[in-house]
Order: sequence, then C-alpha cells, then structure tokens
Amino acid sequence: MPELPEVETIVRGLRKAVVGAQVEKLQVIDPHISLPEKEIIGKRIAAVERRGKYIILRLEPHGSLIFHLRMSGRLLRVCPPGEGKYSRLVLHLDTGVLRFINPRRLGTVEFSDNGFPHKLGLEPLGSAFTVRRLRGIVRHSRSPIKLVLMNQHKIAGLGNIYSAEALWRARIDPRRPANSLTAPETRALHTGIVEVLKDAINHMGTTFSDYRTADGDKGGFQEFLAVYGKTGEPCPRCGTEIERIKQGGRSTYLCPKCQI
DNA sequence: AGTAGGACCTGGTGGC
DNA sequence: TGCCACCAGGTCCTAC
Repeated sequence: MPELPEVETIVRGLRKAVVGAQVEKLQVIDPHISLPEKEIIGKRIAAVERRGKYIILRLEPHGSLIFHLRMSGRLLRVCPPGEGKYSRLVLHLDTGVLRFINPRRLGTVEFSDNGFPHKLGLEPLGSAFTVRRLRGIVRHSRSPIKLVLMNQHKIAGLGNIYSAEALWRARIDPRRPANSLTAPETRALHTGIVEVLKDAINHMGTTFSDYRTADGDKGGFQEFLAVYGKTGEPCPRCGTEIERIKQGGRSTYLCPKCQI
C-alpha cells in the first residue's frame, strides 16, 4: 500500500527510535520468512534508510534487513491495541519491539550482506531527478505516461495514488503516450511529481485503510487528494466530474476536461 | 516493444 | 446471515 511518502514517513519515525538499538531476539511467525539469525542477533542498527519503496535497516558492522510492504504491510514500533493480529515477524530490540505486520503476505523481508540487491530507477526527490532526466525517460517510451511513472526501474517510489495526482497537477491525460509529451508538459510533470511527493510527506502520507506510520498513526494527505478515489466528485480546478478508468489492470482517476 | 492477464494473498464492502 | 463479485498505496511472470 505505501508509496514513497508513506515509506519515507515510516523511515523517519523508525530512525528516531531504533538507530543504535541492539537486536536481542527474532521472532519469526510466518513460515515463509527465512532469515539468517546469526547474522542479525546481537547486531546494532546503524541506520534506517529508504530506497524507492524499500525500507532498509543497516546493521553494524555489515548486513542489512530490507523490507517491502507491498499492498498491506506495516512496520510498527508502536502497535495500537488489536492491530498486532497479522504480525509475521517481531524484532525484539533492547529499546522496544518492532513488528512487521503483513496481512496479505505480499510484503517481503530479506537479509542482504552485500548492499542493496534491487535495481531501481531515479529517486524522484534526489538531485539527479532533473527535468532533463525526466525528458530522457519519457521520450523513449510509447507506453501510457501513467505506466511509465509507475515503472520502478525508471522512477522509484511513485505508485497508483501519486502518479495519478502528479498527472492531474500537470494537466496531462494519463493515457497519453509518454513520448508525446511536449517540453513544457514534461516540465509541469516534473514539478507535479516533486511537489505532490513533498506535500504528501509533509502530511505523513495517505491513509485509506492499512497504512500507518511507525508510531501507529494515520497519515493526513487523503484530505488533499484531487482525483484519486474521487469518481463522480467535482474536479477541484474546473468542477468537471472525475472519471475512473483502467490502465495496466489498475484504477486511474482523472479529470476528463482539464487533463489533455 | 507493448499490453493483457494471472499469480501471489487476505479482507472489506455492497448487491441481492 | 449467506453468497458472490469486485475492490485494494505492489510487483513479477507468461503469452499474444
């Protein structure tokens, strides 16, 4: 469920609380999870980082635990009453407990001893993500622009909500072939992406149902969505009814009048 | 190269 | 209450 802003919020919440903590015990509840206990028990957490939608707990002196929450996972330092039901892994730290909650079991956790093992595209909030680089990404594909934005090998961190919202901000129809975007449209899209992600981080992400911060709180950005999940409601810019369409098997929301 | 469909999993919701 | 269809912040794989 979480996209970049939600994962970033979780990472910031964890960072404050678990950096420097020592892992005392691993409680593996889901038999699908296999971790090398010897590499983890007794280690201290050196850092908490985000790459795309992955959460990385770096251990001292080497190794890391890498989580991906997929659709419904949570990583909770504070677990509200009754919400520990789908705990699949519990990390007992000398400063408290960290729960990996994963109701649909789509989320993953793995140990890596040699860096980050996944290939990902540009970080949209990194300094390398320039208009120029976005132009380079966009003009080599005839796929619909929304699918390009959601491709983690190209840009890492955008998912269904924020790609739809960024396209609305840039007034671009999500079905447009990526390589049909003009230079001004690409510039507007770059701005839309960066700003929607920053705005969402400032509100601790978007909570529909599952997502919680590491402290168990809901995000607040759902109040500020323009199109996502707003079928039939008026476009905040022009008042036209928001439409829902399907792309790549996922719902996309758009304003049929001001996204062209 | 693109795109559709299914697989992985489980739970919530709305219609009849 | 029961059953059914469809929905879900993700990603990977196969097949036209």
